[in-house]
Amino acid sequence: MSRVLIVEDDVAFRDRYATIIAKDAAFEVVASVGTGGEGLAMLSLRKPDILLVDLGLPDISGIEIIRQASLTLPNCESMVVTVFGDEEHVLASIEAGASGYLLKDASETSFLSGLHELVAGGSPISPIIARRLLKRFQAETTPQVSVVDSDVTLSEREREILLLASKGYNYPEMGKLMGISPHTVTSHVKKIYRKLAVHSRGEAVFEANRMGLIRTL
Amino acid sequence: MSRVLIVEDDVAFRDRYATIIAKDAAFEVVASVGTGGEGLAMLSLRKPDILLVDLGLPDISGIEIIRQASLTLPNCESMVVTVFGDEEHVLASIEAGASGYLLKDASETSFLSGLHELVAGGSPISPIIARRLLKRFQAETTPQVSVVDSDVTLSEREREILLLASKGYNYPEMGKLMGISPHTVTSHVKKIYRKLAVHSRGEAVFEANRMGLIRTL
DNA sequence: CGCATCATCCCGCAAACAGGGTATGGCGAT
DNA sequence: ATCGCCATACCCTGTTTGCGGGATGATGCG
Repeated sequence: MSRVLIVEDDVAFRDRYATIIAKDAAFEVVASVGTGGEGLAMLSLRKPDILLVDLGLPDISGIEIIRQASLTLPNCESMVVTVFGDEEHVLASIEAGASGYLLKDASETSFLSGLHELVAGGSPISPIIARRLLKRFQAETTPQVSVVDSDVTLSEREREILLLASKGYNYPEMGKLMGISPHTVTSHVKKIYRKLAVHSRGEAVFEANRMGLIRTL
Repeated sequence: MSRVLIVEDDVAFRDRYATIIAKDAAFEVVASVGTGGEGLAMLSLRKPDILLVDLGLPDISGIEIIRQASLTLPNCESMVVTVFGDEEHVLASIEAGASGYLLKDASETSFLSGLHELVAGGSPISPIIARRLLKRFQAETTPQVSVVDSDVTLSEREREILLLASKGYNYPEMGKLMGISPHTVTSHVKKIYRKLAVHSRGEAVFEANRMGLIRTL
C-alpha cells in the first residue's frame, strides 16, 4: 500500500483526488493539505511514498516541495498535477525531481493508472506535456550541427594558447609554460585572431568557446 | 480521417495493429508492410498522416524511416511501437523526429488512445520510456546547478561591460556605446576583476560564461 | 620537387590595459 | 542619518597587447 501526500490549494480538486485515491486499495492518503508550508511539514512528518502536488500554491512553489521530497525522501515519487503546461514549469518540475506530470483535466482512470505506473517505476506524462519534452530534446540534439557553423580549425598549438589565454596568462607566462619564446606566442595569437576574425583576447576566448573549441566542463 | 502506414516485420503484430485501427472510424490503414524498404516506398507513395513503425526491422532501422518521414512529410506524425525500451533507441527515435513511443505490450485501448493523442498534437509515451527521458533531462539540467558554485553577483552595468568585453570592444568603445566615460568603464572592470578574482579580460570572459553569467545563445 | 602549413623566432611602436589611488552623487537599508 | 553599494569620473604608472613588418626549419601533399 502506497502512502500518498496531497498538496493542492484548490479544495475541490484536493477532495476529488482524495476520493479517487480512496477507491483504490493500493493507495492511502496520509495527508491532504492546501499550502506549501503544510506540504513541507507533512513531507517530513508522514514520509509519503507518493507526493501529489500542484504547482500553483499560494505560499511557495510546488517545485520547492518536489525538490525537498527528492532530497529527503529517496523512495518518494513526485507527481505533478497542474494546469500549467508550459515548458518552463515542466522543465523546472523535472529538474526538481518530478517523476510524473499530469494535467488537471486528466480523467479519473488515467489519473489512477498514472499513480499505478508511478509506483511501478514508470513516468506517466500527459501527451501534451510529453510533446513539449520531445521538442526540447530535438532542439537540444539537432543544434549541435549548427554550432559547427564555420569551418575554422585551430592547430594544436593554437588551441593550447587559447586555453591559456582564457585562464588569464600573459604572453611571457604562456611562453614559459609552453617552453617557447613569448614572441612565438604572439605569432600564434596573431594567426588565431585572423582565423577567428577577432582582434582581442576577450573576443577570441568568447568566440572559441562559443564555437566549442574550448570545453569548459 | 487519418491515414496510417504500418511498418512492422512481425506479421502477427502487423495484423493486430491493422485490426485495432480498423475498428476506429477516425483511422484508415493505407498500407501495411513488413520491411523498411517497402516502408520508405509507401511513405512517398501513400503520404500517410501517421507512421506506425517498429524499430527492429530486417533491412534498415525504423529510425531511418522516421527520419525520412519527418523530412519529407511535415504533416506526418511518427509513432514508434517496439520492444526496445533502452535509452539509446528512445533517444535516437526522438532525435529522428518521433512524436510517440509505445511499448508493444500496450493494451488495445492505450494503443488507440495513443493514436488519438498523436493526431491531437500530443505525444503518447509509455511511462517506462518516459522515465528514461526524465532521467536524461535531470542528468542534463542538474550539472548546471553545480556550475553556479560561487555566490558572485555582478551588477547590471558590470554584466553589460563583460558582454561588450567578450565581443572585443575596448574601453573607449564601451564608454561610447554605454554613454559613459572610458574611465568609468575601467572602474567597473576593476570591480569585475575583484569579484571574479581574475586579472585579465580573457580570464574574466572565460570565468563569466563558465559561471553562466553570460549567455552565449 | 615545389607549395602549403605549422611552429619557431625577432623588432618596434602606439595603443590599450591592470592596478593603485580619490571623489562625487544617488539609493536603499539600518 | 549614517552606512554600504552602485555608478559615475578622473589621475598616474608601469606593463601588456595589437599589429605591422621579416625570417627560418620541419612537415606533409600532390
